[in-house]
Amino acid sequence: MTESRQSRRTRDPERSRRAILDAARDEFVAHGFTGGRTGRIAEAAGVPQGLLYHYFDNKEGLFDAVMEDTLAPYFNGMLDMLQSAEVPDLDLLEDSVRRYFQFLHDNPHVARLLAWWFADQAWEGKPLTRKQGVAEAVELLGAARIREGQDAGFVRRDLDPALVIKTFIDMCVMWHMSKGRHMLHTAPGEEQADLDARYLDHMVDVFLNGVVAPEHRPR
Amino acid sequence: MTESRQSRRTRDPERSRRAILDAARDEFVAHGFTGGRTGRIAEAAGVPQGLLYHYFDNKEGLFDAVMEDTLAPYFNGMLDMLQSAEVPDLDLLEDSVRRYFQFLHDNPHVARLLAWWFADQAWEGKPLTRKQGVAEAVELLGAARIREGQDAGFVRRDLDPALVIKTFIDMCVMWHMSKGRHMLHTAPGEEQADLDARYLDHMVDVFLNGVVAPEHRPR
Amino acid sequence: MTESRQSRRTRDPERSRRAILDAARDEFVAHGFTGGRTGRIAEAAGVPQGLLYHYFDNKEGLFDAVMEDTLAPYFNGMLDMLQSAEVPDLDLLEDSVRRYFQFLHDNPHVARLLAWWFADQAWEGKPLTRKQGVAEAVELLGAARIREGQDAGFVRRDLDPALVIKTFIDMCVMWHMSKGRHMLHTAPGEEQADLDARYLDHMVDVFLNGVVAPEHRPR
Amino acid sequence: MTESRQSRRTRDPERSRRAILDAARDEFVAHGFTGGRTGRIAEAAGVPQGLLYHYFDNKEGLFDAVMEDTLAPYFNGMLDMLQSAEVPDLDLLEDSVRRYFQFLHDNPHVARLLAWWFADQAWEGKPLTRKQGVAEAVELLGAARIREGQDAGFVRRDLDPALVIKTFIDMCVMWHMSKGRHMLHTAPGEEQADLDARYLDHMVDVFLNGVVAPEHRPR
DNA sequence: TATGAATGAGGGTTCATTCAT
DNA sequence: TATGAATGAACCCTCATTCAT
Repeated sequence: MTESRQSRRTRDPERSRRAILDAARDEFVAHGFTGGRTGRIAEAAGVPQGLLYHYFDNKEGLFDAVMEDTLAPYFNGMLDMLQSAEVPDLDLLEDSVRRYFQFLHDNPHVARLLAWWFADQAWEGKPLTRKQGVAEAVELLGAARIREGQDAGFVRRDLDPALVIKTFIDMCVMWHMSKGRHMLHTAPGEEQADLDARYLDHMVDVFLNGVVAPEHRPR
Repeated sequence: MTESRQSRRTRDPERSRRAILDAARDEFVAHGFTGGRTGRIAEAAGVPQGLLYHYFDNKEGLFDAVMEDTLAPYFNGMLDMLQSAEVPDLDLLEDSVRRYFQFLHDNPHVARLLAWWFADQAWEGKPLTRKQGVAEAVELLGAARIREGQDAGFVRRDLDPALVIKTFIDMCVMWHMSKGRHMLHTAPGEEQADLDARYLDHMVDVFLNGVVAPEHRPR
Repeated sequence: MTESRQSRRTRDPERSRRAILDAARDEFVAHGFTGGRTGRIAEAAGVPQGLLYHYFDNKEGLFDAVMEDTLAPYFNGMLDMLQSAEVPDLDLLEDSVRRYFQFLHDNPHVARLLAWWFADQAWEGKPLTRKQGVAEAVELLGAARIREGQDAGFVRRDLDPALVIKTFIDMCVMWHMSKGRHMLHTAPGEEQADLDARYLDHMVDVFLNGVVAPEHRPR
Repeated sequence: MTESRQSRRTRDPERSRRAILDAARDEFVAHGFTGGRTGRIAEAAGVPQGLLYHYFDNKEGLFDAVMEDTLAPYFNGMLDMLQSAEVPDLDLLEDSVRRYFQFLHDNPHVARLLAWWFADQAWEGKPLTRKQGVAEAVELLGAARIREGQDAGFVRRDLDPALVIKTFIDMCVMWHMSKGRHMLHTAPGEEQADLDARYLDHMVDVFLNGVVAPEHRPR
């Protein structure tokens, strides 16, 4: 009798925190920061509203935590990927693009969080995450890898490495942000799944042809 | 501008409607639909809040009107541009990209409205504007133009015209959505103004090299 | 061309006033004074909102006008009825009850206006209409007629004539206010039309048996 | 009463709920559903407006709760009364009428809530309370009791028991709805208190004479 | 007389946050 | 740590009424 009422959701701080964070991610992904409701988060997490404020300062603190929690693996994964390959070559470049595209494909909430960030926070100059350094590291490392490609001769030397990186990242992100739904609403009469693959091939093709040194071009 | 907050209660419905629409555009551009406040809109427009509901059904109706009012010239301009040139050639293609980029540059609120749409409405399947037909017409006409380019031989025949269109549109939109602030936060130590120009050159270069038939490539 | 735009709803004050009054009656009957909307009234009447205030002081003035306009024939009809019969007798008494019941049956909005008045205005001590005198005249005349009946010997002498009047009026009004729908929700499985008739017979029976002198009782 | 506006922010949910419900009852009794203001309710209850929505879905939910809370004892009391007397006789019938009249006299808000219901909700077909069953039970039991009276011989056999019940209920309710203020505005020059008593006597007299079998008539 | 734009005071309701328990 | 009642500032919208035309 003494523990029956207690045992339902008994003291498990870590589980509570995790549940809140997961619920918050779903909420913010679906509605953005402004549209996100703490009430819905608490309900989805199965905790009382007040508990949110034990683990996080306020709605904004919770949002930031979600961003970090969600984007950290994203950046870390890229860092790993960029560091893994010793000698950069053409295949690695293509492979990088494809793996990046695949990552967004497998983590659709990442793309949508980025969309919210572009619309809302980026304009106010708010950094993407509090550990901004990681994001910058990725970019610097990526640019460095491109520069190695230029040194090796298979990437055009007249291009700014940072912009090369940006070019393919933008195309991948944009595709997943618009969910295959071209801004100008096409409906090519094929499966959505195939469309993703077809777009990826198209994009890689155009990108490589645009970026690779003439003598190394695929076609 | 000196007479803006003037003698209200003087009859000028058109001016009122315009003022509301302009104020609403600024508000929704800055805060999105959910974050937009009708109170701020009314204040900025210099009209009582109740008047909004004389001209529009509700907040959503006002938002839709703003979208239409803002995007109509955008689409119409593109239609004109696509129709104007009689014989498509390489220069026209490059010119189109540059003009499109320039348009977004000159109308930054368009890019940001698109950003909100990507984050919020697009996911719910809401069409970009109520006159969806215009948007589709642009896309179809654009694709048709690319196809003419393929027939003329200067655009690669193995590419899907619709995806070619999407490729450069995405790059232009993405740049202006992120306001030059690469998602991965680069700061190349130069003026923002120059950065735009430099990115445009880079993008056009990569795009054309990727898309144009080998024998017509710029370099 | 000069009269085409004019002729639609050209100057016809009386028609406008009438249209407003009719629309207002429907509105107030359906929603009461507080729930009645001037906007709906104007719309139903086919006139702009502002015009209401040319014919009436304000919402309350319009409501009062409706009450008067609706209840005047009601009271005048009763006055006529009470004055018409020269010598009161038992049949006249029964006939009066039946005609009163019938009147409410034929004018359902009267019963509902009374319902609103009971709930809302009566409690605040507001008179039923501005020409309160007519209502009082009806009552006095009715009571006088009952007194004549007492003198003639067919109405019990120990009853207060005013209460006798009230007794049957209340029963008639209550029936039509509750629209046959007993307060305690019965559903006798018969036609609503028949129910009215059956109730009337019942009521008249009980009323006469209760009020008429023993030697004149119908059964 | 001295402690009513006290230390709020002290935990007592039951008291809060009760205070809201009581304040709401007064408000709705005085102004009906449409005219009732949640702001006034909150103020009278001594709670912030937002708290109403912690305990009730919305204004309508609060109204329904008030109806139920107010009418439940009304119906339950009648049920008890009808069940209590084992053998029905003439005195019991008269007693029932008098007790019902007295109940409405002692609970004036019940009569006025009924008045609002007649004017507003009944017409839209809305049930009197959510526990409609109780109301129907009262009616069925009442009719059953009258039927017993018919079997016992002291109630006229030619009358429909359900209508007999309705007859006296209507007279009681109507009197209290119009608060002794006859629809036709009588003012017999006596105290209001006495008037109630005198009307009750009159009504019981007429009713019994009308309903009771000839050989059992009081006079 | 007729019109409908303009006004501003609330109306019901939501919501992030605090706090006693 | 956990709970959910309590708080109050907005928020969107409605509505009776006024007034320039």
